[in-house]
Formats: sequence, C-alpha cells, structure tokens
Amino acid sequence: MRSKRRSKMPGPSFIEQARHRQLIACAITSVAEEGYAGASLASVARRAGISKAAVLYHFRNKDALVEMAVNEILRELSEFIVPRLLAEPEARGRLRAFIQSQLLFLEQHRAHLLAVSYILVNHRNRRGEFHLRTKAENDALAAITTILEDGQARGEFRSFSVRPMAATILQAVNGALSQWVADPSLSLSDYATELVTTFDLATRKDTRTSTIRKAKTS
Amino acid sequence: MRSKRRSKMPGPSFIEQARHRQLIACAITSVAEEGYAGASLASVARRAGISKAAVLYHFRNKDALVEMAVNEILRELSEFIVPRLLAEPEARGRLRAFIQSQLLFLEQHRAHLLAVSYILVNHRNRRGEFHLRTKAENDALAAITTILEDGQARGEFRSFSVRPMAATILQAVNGALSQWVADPSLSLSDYATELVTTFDLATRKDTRTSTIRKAKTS
DNA sequence: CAAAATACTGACCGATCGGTCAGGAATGTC
DNA sequence: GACATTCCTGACCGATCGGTCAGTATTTTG
Repeated sequence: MRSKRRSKMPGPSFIEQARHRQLIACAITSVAEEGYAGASLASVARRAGISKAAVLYHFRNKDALVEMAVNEILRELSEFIVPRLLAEPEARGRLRAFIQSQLLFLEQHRAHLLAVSYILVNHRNRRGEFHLRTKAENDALAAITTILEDGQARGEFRSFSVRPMAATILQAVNGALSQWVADPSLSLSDYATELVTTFDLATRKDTRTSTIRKAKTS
Repeated sequence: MRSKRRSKMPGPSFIEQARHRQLIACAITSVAEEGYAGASLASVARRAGISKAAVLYHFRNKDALVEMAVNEILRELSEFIVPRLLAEPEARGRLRAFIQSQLLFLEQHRAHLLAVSYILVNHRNRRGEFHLRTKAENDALAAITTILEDGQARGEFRSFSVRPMAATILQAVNGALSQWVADPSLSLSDYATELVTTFDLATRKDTRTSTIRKAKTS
C-alpha cells in the first residue's frame, strides 16, 4: 500500500502499478466467478500467478483489495455515465440517459457487474456496517435526486416525493441488471425502453402526451 | 430430518417438532444478526442452548436448516398477503394490496426480512445456482404478473410489457425495504403510498384521473 | 423394570481462511 | 562489483468452518 510505504522513490514503481492493476483485475474476476465468500486471497494469487503473501505485500489486507476493486469499477462506471448526462439539456433526457447508459455499460462489463453487486451486498467494515454499499447507493441516489429536483424546478415533472422516486428508479435499474444476470438472453435495451417509458409516465406532468409518445406519433 | 428417519412412529415426536421450530427461529435471528457468512452452526447451537452436533442431528446439514428457515419465512409472508389480495375485486386494488401488505408484514418482522434477504442473495446449491432466490423471485413475479395481465384484460391498465413492469414493481418493493433496513426511521407506510401512486400512474390508462386522485378530490 | 428408540454430548477431523515472518531473488544505484 | 531497496516465496500460525462418530443420557414402549 502506498499509504504506509517508506520508499525513497518519488512515486510507485512500474512493477507496483502493474501489479496493482493486475491484482484488482484478478480480484474482480475472482469475485465474479466464485462469489464474495468464495473469493479468497489464495484464489486471487493463483489467478495472478504469484503467492498469497505477494498479494499482501501490495495490499495491506483483503479488505483493502476489495475496496480498491469496487472503487475501480465505480470509477469506470461514472466515467462512462457522466458525459452522457452532461450532454442532455433537459431533466427528462438526463433521466433517460442515466437509465440507459448504466444498463449499457454494465451489459458490456458483466464481470464488473457481478463483482460489484456481490461485494456491495456483503462487504462490511469492522463495525459491521455495509459502508461500501451505503456510499455507492447514496452517490447514485444523489445523482438521481439532482435530476428529479431539477426536473420539478423546470416544470417538466409533476410534484412527487423525491426520495422514494429516486430509490425506485435506482432499484428498477438494479433489478433490470439482476434479471439480466439470471437470464443473459434478456434484451437489456428493450428493458431500458420499458423503464424509460414507465418512469416517464410516473414523473411527467399530466399533459396527456409525453415526449416519448410525441416522438412516436409525430 | 424426516426424510431419512427410520422411525417406527407415525409422525415426528413433540420434541422433534419443538426443536425444529426452535432451531429455525434461532437460525433466522442468527442470520439476521450476524449475516449470512457469520451465521454458523455453532452460533445457532449456542442460541438454542444445545451442542452443534445436536443441530446436525435434527437437520441433515447447514443447507437444509437454511432452506427450512427461508421456507418458513416465505410461508408466513404469503399467509399474510394472499387473503389481502383475494379481498380486492379489482386489479388496481390488488396491486396496491400487494405493495402495502408486503411492506407492512416485513416492517413488523424485521429479523425475517434481514434473514431472508441475506440468504436469498448468498445461498447457492452445489451447482452454484442461487436456487432459493430464483424460486422466490419467480413466485413473486408470477403473482404480480397475474395481477397485471388481469388488469390489462379488464381494461384497467394500459398496454405495457408485463415482465419488466412486474420486475420493476417487485424491485421497488424490495428497494423500499432495503431503504428501511438502512434507515429504520423511514416511514414505510408513507413510502408505500408513494409507490402505489407511482405505479398507479405508470400502469393506468390515460384517463387523466386515477382512482387515487378521484378519491382525493371527490 | 428392561429393552429399544430417541435425543444429545464432546472430542475430533480435514480443510480453508486471513495474515505473519524470515529470508532469498531480482532490480536498480553508486 | 558492492550495496540497498524492491519484490516475492514458502513455511507457518491460530481461528473457524461444516461435519463425523463413539458413546451416553433421556424418554418411550413392551
């Protein structure tokens, strides 16, 4: 770990950087293939072709490795989504982009999806709290909340309680992913379309024609 | 286990029945308090005040105990919900009853909720499949699907793709529960009201006034 | 009361877990 | 080539896991 290294060198060496990347990647596939309980340090070491002790040379302990893996996945995810949100001028479009881009990214990174979902629902800190899950959920909810509140302020959305709606949208996206994990033949893009329609109807003001329907009929 | 008992007696003895009930109850609280990984046979035995071997005398192995615990929880849950569904003559009411009664029951049985959610997302059979989760999800989806298809046939609901909508509703309910687990001060009945409104709007035909709103204004 | 079935204990097993440690190989740096 | 630092190995540790087994209470049955 960088944090407690007593190196005289300015930064992490090439080897250290490469190993970090490799071990994080191995940890992700290990969790994805063997589940949270089955993913051991020995399993990660085997995949990387080094000894278990070598893994612990680079990462203080198992928890540190797991947390780095989650951070990496969430970093890549938000790197994919954020530009797509910023490209949308209206709240309605940002809500659609949030749903679609999240599904699209994780459909293309199945191991990431499996690993992050296994870890988030299982990993606890010393106090027994699901701190990774809490943080990830709060970040996602904050993003959706921003969209929803902005949409209400701009008059695009009806008046509803933002927190349950944000949670419902987040859960719907997670549920779509979990359906797809169980049945990979399911079309996530079709699913995304249904979700977009559903929440368009659930959030819009009662103008009798949503942008979705307008696009279809005009 | 009954299945491999070589008893000459007609049924399970009083002691066996009582122990089964006790051990299932202990397993539930054990999982709820210590998580899926932390809930060991030793932990269950300690709670029951007997030896670990005695637990294995009554249950073939740990998996059998866990599965019995899940079955018991789901049995109690459906015992609570089904009559409430049957009491509703319209699909819209059944959808509302499904959401509300599920939240109500599990709000009153927090240990059941924790145990069942920990187990369902973690327990695998020998082939590595999440068979308990799959079965529970399919049962719940089937129930919702029946309501939705009936509602479409009766002309109460708009035309939408049933499977994603059913999954979205189920996930929304689960999400409400998971929010409440993380923050018990959250009012589940308020949350239920929001969910009912959300899915009323998402499913109804575009008649501009739902039964919910009509009830409020008339 | 004795025989038989049931209910249970405690010691033990092999496996695996995360983690430590002493020391050896590889890699740069003068 | 010597020296220090980085990188890594293999043996080992204590703990815990699910599960077995021989033997012993306890209860039921004739």
